[in-house]
Amino acid sequence: MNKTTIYDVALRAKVSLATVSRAINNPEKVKPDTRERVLKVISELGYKPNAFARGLASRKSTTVAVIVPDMTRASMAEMMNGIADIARVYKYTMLLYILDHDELNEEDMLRDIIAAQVDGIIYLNDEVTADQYDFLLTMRNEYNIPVVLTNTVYPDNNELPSVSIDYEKAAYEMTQLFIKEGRKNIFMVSTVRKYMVNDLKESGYLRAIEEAGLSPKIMRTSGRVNVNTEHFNEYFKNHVVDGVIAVRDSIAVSFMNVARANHISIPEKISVAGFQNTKYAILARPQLTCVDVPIYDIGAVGMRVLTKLMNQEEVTEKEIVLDHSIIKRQSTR
Amino acid sequence: MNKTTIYDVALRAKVSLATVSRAINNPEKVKPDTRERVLKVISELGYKPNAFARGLASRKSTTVAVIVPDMTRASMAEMMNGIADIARVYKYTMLLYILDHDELNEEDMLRDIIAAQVDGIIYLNDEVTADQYDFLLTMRNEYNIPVVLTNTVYPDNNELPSVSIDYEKAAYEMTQLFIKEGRKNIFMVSTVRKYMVNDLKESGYLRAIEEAGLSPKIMRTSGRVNVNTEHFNEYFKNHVVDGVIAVRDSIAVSFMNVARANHISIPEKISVAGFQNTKYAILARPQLTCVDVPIYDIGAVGMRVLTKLMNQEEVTEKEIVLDHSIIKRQSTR
DNA sequence: TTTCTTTTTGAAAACATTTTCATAGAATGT
DNA sequence: ACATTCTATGAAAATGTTTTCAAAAAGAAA
Repeated sequence: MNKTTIYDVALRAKVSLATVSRAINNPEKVKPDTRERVLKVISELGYKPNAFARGLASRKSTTVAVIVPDMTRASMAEMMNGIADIARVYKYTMLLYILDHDELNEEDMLRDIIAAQVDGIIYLNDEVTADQYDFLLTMRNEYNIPVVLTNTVYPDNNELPSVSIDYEKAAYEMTQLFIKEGRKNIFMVSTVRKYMVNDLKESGYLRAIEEAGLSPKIMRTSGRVNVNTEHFNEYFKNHVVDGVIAVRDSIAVSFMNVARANHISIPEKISVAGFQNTKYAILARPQLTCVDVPIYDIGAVGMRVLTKLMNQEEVTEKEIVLDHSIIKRQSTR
Repeated sequence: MNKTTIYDVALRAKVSLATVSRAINNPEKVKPDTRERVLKVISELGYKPNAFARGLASRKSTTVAVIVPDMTRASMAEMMNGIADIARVYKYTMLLYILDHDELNEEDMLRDIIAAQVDGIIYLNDEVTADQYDFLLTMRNEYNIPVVLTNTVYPDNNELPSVSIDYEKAAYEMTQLFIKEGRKNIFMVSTVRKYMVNDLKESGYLRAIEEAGLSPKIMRTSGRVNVNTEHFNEYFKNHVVDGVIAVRDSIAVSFMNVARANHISIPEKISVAGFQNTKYAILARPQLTCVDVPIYDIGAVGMRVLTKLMNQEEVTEKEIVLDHSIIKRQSTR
C-alpha cells in the first residue's frame, strides 16, 4: 500500500510539512537547495500528494467535469481525445458525466459536481436546451465554476464561452457549391429532432437558396438508418430532386443507398453532401463530399480555454470559431 | 457558494456530526425517527457531503478509473455507455484516463490513480500488452484495487477477471458458415498490428479451415482505409478468393469497395463478413454480414462485476463470456 | 557594527468528513 | 428488582494536505 505521506518526506528531508508543500506548489517560495533536497526525497520515496487531502485543504480539485449527452454520437470520441490531450498537458483529471438518455437530472448532477468540487465544466453537445443552459449558468454564476461549451452555440446568449465552427456559413458555402453546379432542386435533409447546430445549418442553406432565387426544401427525417431509408423512398417518389445536403454524413450515405437502389446515379443525377467528414464518408461509394469539422481541435481548444478560465487568465474571445473546410469527393461533380 | 456542511445539518437536526454521518452511510445504525429528522434537514438544506473530506476520512472514493487506449475506436463509445449506466445505478463516478497514443505511462498513471484513490479500475481495450497487464496486476495485488478487463482476455493468465465474447468461437462459426456456402478460398483479413482479440479470431478461423481440410490464408493489412484499399488491390490481383472474413466491419466494407471497383459482385463471387455489427455494416451496400458483439453489455457487465469486487462480494466466474450472434445480411449468400 | 527589509522556514489552524471509543439509556433475561 | 446485553448517541481522533501567521535567518542599507 502507498503510505508515503508528506510527513515521511518532511522527516527525511529534514524540513517541515509546510516546506514540502511549498516545494511542490510554490517552488519559488523556497530556497533552491532545500527545494532540490525535498524534490529529491520526493522522487526517492515516490511520493504523490493524496488528491483528497489536497482538494480538501485547497478547495481545488484539478479536475474538470466532462458532460456528454451520449457517447455514441460520432463526434464525441474524437472531441474527447482533444480534451484529454490538453487536460494531460495541464495535469487535469477528467470526471466523466454521461447523461441518462439525454436527461440532465439537474438536482443530482449539480450536487455531484459541487461535491466533487470540480474546477471547471466542459459541455459536449450539439444541443443545449434552455434548462441545460440555465443549469450551466447557475454553475458558473452561483458556484463560480467556469464552463465552456464545445461544438454548440446557444443563440441570443453568449454568456458562456463556446468553441465551434460556423455551421451557418458552412451550410451556406456548401449550398452555393451546389448552386454553382447548376442544381435547382436542392434539398436539405435535417433531423426531426431539433438540434441547435442543425438549425444553423438550415439557416445557412436558406440564405444561399434565397440569394439564388431558388425555392427552399427542407426535409426532416430520423437519424436512424432503417427508418430514414423507408422515409427517403416514400418522400422522393413525389419530389424532383437534384441535390441533397444532409446534416450528417450517415444520413447522406443512407440517402445515397436509396438512390442507388432506385438506379439514380450520383453525382450525375443528384449531388450529395454531408457534414463532419467521418469514416462513413470515406467508406461510402461514391465517396462523400462533406464539410470537414475539426472535431479534435474543437475539443482541444475548448479545454485550453477552460484551463485559462480556471487560472483566472483573461479570455478575450467568448465565442471561438474554428475554420472548417469543404472536402470535395465523388458525390458532387 | 455551497457552504452547507455536516455541521449545519447536525445543528439544525439537533444531533451530533456522527449521527448525521451515520444517517447517510449506515442508516440502520440510527433510530428511525432521528434518521428521518436528519434526512429531512438534509434535503431541506440541500446538503451533499464534500467528496474530498469524505474520501480523505473514509479512504474510499466511490470513483472508478476507466482506462481507454483510444476513444476513437468504434467500440469504445458504446462500451462506455454500458459502463456509465451501471456506474450511475451504483453511484460511482468515472475518472477517465485516455492513454497517450496507446502509451501507458505507467509511472505517471500509477501515481495519479493512487493519488485519486479510486476504488476500482476498468480497462477497455482489445489489446493488453504484457507491461500493461503487469501494471494492472500491481494495482490489484499491491494496492488492492480491483481490476476488470472488458472486451479482452489475456491468454494463459486469467488472474484478472474479464468480460468478453468468445471471439475464437465466433470466428470459427463464421468460417463454418462460409464453408457451408461452398467457399474454398476463404481469407481472413486481419491487422498488421497485433491485437489479442484478432489472434483469437485468427485461431477460430484456422480451426474451422483445418477441420474442413482447406488451406488457411491470412492476410494482414492496416486498419486505415486509404492504406488498405491500395493493399487489397495489389494483393488480390495475385490470389484466387471467394470468401473474406475481416476482423473489423470497416475493413470488410473497405474490401467490398475494392471488389466493386473491380466489378466483382458480392455475394455472388465473394462472400464477405465483418466483426462488431457497427453502423458501417448497415450503411454498406450490400449490407454486411457480421458477428454481432454485444458491446454495451460487455461494458455494463464489466462494471457490474467491478462493483461486486469493490464491495468484497464473491465473484464466481473470473472469465465472463457473453453470447454473440451472427447476423446474416446481403454480403453472404 | 547596527538597524531595517526581505526571504525562508516552521507551528498550528483549517479543510469536512468518517470512525473509534465510551457512555447513557433501553430492552431482555432471571 | 437486578444484572446483563443491546442500541443509540456524542466527543474526539484521524485522514493528509494547504495556508496563515509569526519567527528566524539572511541580506541590504546606514
